[in-house]
Amino acid sequence: MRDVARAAGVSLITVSRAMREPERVSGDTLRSVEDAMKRIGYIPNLTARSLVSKRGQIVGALMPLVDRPLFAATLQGVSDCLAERGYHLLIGNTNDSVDQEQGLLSAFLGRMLDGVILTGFTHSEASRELLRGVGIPVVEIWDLRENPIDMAVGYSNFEAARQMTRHVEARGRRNIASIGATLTSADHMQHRHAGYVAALEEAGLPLRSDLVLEVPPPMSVQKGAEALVEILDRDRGVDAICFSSDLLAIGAIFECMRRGIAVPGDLAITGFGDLELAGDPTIGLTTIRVRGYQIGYEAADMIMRKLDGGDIDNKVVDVGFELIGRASTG
Amino acid sequence: MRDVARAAGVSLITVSRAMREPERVSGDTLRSVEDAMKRIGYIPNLTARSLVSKRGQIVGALMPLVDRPLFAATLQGVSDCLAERGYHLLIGNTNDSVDQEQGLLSAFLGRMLDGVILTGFTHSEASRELLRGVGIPVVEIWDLRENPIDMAVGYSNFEAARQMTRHVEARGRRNIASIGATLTSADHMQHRHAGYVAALEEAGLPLRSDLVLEVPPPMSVQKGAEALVEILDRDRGVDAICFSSDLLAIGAIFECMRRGIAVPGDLAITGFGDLELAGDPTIGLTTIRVRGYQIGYEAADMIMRKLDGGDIDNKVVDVGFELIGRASTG
DNA sequence: ACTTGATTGATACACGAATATCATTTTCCG
DNA sequence: CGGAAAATGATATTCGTGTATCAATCAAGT
Repeated sequence: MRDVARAAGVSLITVSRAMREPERVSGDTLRSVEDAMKRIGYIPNLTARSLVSKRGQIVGALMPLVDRPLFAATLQGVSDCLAERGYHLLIGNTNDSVDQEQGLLSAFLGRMLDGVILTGFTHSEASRELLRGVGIPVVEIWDLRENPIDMAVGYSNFEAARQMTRHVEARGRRNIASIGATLTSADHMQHRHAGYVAALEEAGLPLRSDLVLEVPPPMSVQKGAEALVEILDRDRGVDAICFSSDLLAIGAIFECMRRGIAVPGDLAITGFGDLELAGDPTIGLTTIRVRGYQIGYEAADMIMRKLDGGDIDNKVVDVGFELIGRASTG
Repeated sequence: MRDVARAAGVSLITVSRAMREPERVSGDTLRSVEDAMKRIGYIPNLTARSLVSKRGQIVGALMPLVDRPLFAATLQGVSDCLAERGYHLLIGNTNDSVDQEQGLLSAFLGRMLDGVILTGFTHSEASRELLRGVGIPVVEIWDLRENPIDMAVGYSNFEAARQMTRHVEARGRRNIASIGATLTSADHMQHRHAGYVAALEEAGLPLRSDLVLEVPPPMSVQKGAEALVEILDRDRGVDAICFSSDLLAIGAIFECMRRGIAVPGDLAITGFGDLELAGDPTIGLTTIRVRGYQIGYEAADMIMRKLDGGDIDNKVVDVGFELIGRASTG
């Protein structure tokens, strides 16, 4: 800044004012200061600014990055929203570990974050306390719960699974299997499982543990094919399978083609995520569409609004999901 | 820090030493300081540290995020490598615009970045100068060129396209179409196109402009199906199509199934990227496998090594690619 | 000429931590 | 017990910017 002042032939304080309160300097000096900045290639030191303002102009996003195509869309949404406001995005990979999340979190907070986006609702108590303590906006995304740390954006995995199960049940299926990742560990997956269970109950169908199959991540078409074989081995009478991921479902559909199993004639198949591929006529997969981009954008926007002092009317935003019925369920 | 000192009953300078030169304080005081930190929940202010050290402990990555599944893997690689070293990752979305890239870059530099990862080789001259000026490690990734700003990691798009074209040519194809995104605009695509042209020439085949089709991004299976129809409309004698993306290729394969076109009997099809789906027996797509994760990890690692003062022997690292021959080319 | 207001400048301090210098206290060893 | 070494403390300065206070200059209006 001193160099800029020298180059523009003004005092240091004038340079500062030209940037922070341009209405207080005359048009001429403003121009000459801006000119000088360009000439000497001045880049304001955001670190020093942050130190004074206690605002980093940064939002941190913590997510398990790996093999979740929808997270890319979410990141894009976050990034787009922040870019509009000149905020920067710090990302951290939690690897689904609360410990790593906590470590990253405290390191991030040392950078004077203005807001945090967390994926999921599973956090260590220390993290929760930390976040409450610093008092910055926090948004938990993807899964939706009752008592967020601060705010939340997502959809109900419970409802999604429930409706999907009812969807196939309404088409006369009685032996409905559920295949997916870590149905009993990760919390959002537990929710989905609960939705499946609830739907069976509503329909008066028994919950059969032999029709529930867990697949270790990462998801893949190959595992879908294998899981199909496995579940049919257990009971050839299965007439519907709800997969927790489109990839698995597509793999299963391919396996059905190879084995001459008619879809949906012999077997109804559903996925989750609505990959673009799922809409292809050859696949025609009934699935749940989730708006990953919107979740990210909305989450970032809520942080921005809160930073502007606006009161957030809805601290929990349900962006919903869409059940896309296609050929695979008839 | 003052609070920690008070809580531990030591002086401020001792706290500082406990963190920066632990060997200079006795075991007892070290423990009591660490204890005090935990008790009062002290989080070191990285911003203030950066201001003194002129090191942000941050690496910035600039990439066009949208709809490029491989970039997620790259980000993961970068993130993993940085996490091992306690560095943080700042990401910026350039939207393929050099102007946006430049803006983000100078803002990032204001945070005292320790290194930058840029996607592609198309940058504004101002950006180049800026980066040379600050003298931090810079890695350009994905595409490989002769004169990087500093360092580069990637593979040769030229070679990939050339080998793929030769691959189908070697299987007796003579009317080889090339379908892809912005073949003539984005620089890495120009490279691929040049590889295709070179291969045709080597094989003594004519370059027919009616067999080169550009598809506007984003890529999708649907556009692949449409492009297939379009190219066959132009010439029913086409016996091979090289797509610039697996998604397009898969869409084309599906369209062939629907139209009763035998693959590879009537038509050989190739993709790019090796999505897991491409390996499914029903699809069996010949494609190019690129190691996105490795590119990211390697790029971050080069930055780390350079920051450690290590001399980088190879400033340009070719991680190569792999031509995966499958059923779609016989 | 005098008041008023706009513009600019000089100076000092703050943000939170790193570090250099010098001083003091404690510990250890022969 | 003396002296060296280790441990700890006090103080001041620095990083680059923001901001408060007070002073100085200048232009315009009456």
